[in-house]
Amino acid sequence: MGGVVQTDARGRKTVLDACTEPCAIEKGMRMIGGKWKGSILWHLQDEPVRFNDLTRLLGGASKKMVDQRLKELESEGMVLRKVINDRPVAVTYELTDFGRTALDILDSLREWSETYIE
Amino acid sequence: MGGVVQTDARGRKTVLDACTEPCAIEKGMRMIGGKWKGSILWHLQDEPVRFNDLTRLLGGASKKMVDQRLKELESEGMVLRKVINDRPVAVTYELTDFGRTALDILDSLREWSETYIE
DNA sequence: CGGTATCCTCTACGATACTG
DNA sequence: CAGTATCGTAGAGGATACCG
Repeated sequence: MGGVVQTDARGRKTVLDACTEPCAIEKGMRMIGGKWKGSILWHLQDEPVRFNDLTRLLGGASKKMVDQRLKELESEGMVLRKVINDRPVAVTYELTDFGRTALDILDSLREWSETYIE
Repeated sequence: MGGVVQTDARGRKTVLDACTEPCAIEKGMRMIGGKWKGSILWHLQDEPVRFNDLTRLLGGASKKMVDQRLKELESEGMVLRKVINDRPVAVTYELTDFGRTALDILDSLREWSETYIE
């Protein structure tokens, strides 16, 4: 955070260093930000949801997008994919314990958004 | 949230409605998500920061990006631009009261990120 | 049902150079 | 110092069709 601030003889400040690594905010945004990731986590909070249901819940996301985001979330360990039936094929997605740790943030965001946006 | 869930005679569930409007999470993400917006707000929390200093603080963002995000944030009423000197030109950016309302979320995100990421 | 595959568009983002 | 202008690329994301 922040960087080193130098003040010269005339009281002018200069920032010498910066966060060269992406700071925590950016890293966090890459995990749960992006176009659909937060919403997906949010919609999984109560119970496992099937792929097509999730797509509908997101209202307007293409299967491709949902699929991609789910795979990301799965590889990040936030979401768990379960095949619950073979014939016909049925799959659900649910939050892992780690995935649940993000819910507080998402809920703050939701509340903030509902309060201030529009 | 969620949509209407219908359960048929065999106990199978179908989601009938969805959030057709982008849900609050998505709207919120569009306000403070995106590649640099959260970080910019975060870096302005203590005091006004000058344009070039902010660019350095973000560590790797191009002037163009910083400029674009700042204009967005300004038009959204989250950031205030102040010309503090004419010759040489000096400009600072600071948070508005509204901008400050987002800091809690960003701080949760930062904390979460520092706890779980890497 | 739960995806893939293909194609296409659009814009986000970066690099560089320039200006008042 | 605080931007603008210009150009270029990668990939994000959508539409549609198809598959096991």
